[in-house]
Amino acid sequence: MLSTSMFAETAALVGDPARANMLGALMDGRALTAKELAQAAGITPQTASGHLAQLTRAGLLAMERQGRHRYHRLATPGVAQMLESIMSVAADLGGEGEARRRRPAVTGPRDKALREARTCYDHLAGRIAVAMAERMAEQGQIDLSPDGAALTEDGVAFMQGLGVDLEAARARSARRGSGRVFCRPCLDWSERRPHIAGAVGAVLCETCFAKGWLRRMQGTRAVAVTPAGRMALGRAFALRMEG
Amino acid sequence: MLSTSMFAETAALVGDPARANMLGALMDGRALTAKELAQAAGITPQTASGHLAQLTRAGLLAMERQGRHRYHRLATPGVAQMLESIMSVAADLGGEGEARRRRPAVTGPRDKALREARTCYDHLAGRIAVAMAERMAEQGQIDLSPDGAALTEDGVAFMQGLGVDLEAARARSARRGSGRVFCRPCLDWSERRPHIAGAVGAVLCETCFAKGWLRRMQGTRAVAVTPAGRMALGRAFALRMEG
DNA sequence: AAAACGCTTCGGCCACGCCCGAACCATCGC
DNA sequence: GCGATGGTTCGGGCGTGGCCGAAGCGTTTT
Repeated sequence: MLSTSMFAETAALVGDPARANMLGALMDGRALTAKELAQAAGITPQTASGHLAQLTRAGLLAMERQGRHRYHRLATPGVAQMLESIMSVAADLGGEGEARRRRPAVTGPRDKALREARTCYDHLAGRIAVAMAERMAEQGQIDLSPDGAALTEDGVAFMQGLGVDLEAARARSARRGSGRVFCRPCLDWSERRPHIAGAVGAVLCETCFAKGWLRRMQGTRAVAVTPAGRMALGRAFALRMEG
Repeated sequence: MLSTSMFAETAALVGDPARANMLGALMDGRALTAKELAQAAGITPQTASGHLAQLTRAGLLAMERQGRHRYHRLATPGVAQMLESIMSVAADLGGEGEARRRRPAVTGPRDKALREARTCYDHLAGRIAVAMAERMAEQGQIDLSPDGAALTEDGVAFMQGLGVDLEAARARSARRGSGRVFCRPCLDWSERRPHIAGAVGAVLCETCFAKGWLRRMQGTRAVAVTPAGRMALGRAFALRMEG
């Protein structure tokens, strides 16, 4: 019977030390690359690749391609809860104090400016872009589900209030059948959380440049926030700006 | 670091098919013998013994000796919850419908009378004894924790109202320093749930015989409920009697 | 006392699965 | 186009751990 076999199999997947370490590293909800997970588990990338394939095939992890990177994250909140309960029991049993430091695993480039704000293809990324997306999600203006994001009514109004030409975005996404969706989430390689991409992301980005809120820093994809942007974006998105 | 190792180890313990089956068989809270668990897992008793030793040493299971039997049960509610969450995830993943029939695993002697009511050493056992204990627990008259039960104030009054001589019990438990506790839970081999043992259990049993509520059936340890007992016990413990 | 039963320990067999080296695609930067 | 980097696939080595037969211990039963 599948029942018992899937039960044992699921636990066995978590039971391997290497996989357990990888899952633990993902427990904060971020998405990590195979290499980073390999490092977290103390194994070589090719071994990690095998483990990740198993975990993904079993449905414990979800994977999203992004350029030459592949970001892995826990597939569902239920998985996180299961890991949580296992950790809880494990803590009770053997090792007294546990659960504490889940080291954030040094990640991404050290370039401060890049981490703060940059372009990602045609849209914005970095801490500020992620903060903008999360703020909109909190306000119920956007739905950031992993496959396919969508503006709500409030979100449309908010964007228009900012001066973003959503009609242009709509037209752009309608132009070609393939390759251009209206609004989608994009995984940030420094923050490991989604920001806004797709036609909406592109137009939002253009608006920020057009209004003089952001300015490209030459020779890099980093982006600087202008004094005007500090005011406008800070107010609209309740952003905390970099010193 | 212990943190991660205990985490993986705990999951690995659940991850073995044989152990997973045994744990699953214990998920309803009953306590089973090694042989029954071996049968449930489809392995030989000696193999099961090894697994049970691991699970017990790790603290996932608790074991209580009783004569030549050893009853194994989940150590804590937390363990049950962990298994629950794993089953939940496993159900979501592979096998569509799961969780259903957890077959009660044919167990114990088939003798109907014995299962209904009998003596266990010097106290009562069987469905009726378990029902009595559980009723008292529900009413807050007794605490049935696995190691060491205790009557509450309400329980003392209730027992005395039944005509049970608790002073005699107290004296008996005081007589010898070792071997005779005032009140303790005893695992029932047919119901697999605790009933009342210790001096209190013994005196309660004697009272039932003295009052003519119960009668020993000759040549066996089975016990019959008399018409008088049907009335008295039925009312006091809200018992549903056997046809 | 002897036999039956429950359970455990010991010893050896066997295989599953983890791991890495090497080679092979895909994507990005120049 | 080229190298560099991230990632996967393939092959074989190797150890850990499950499994059972046989023997031993403790308890219960007759």
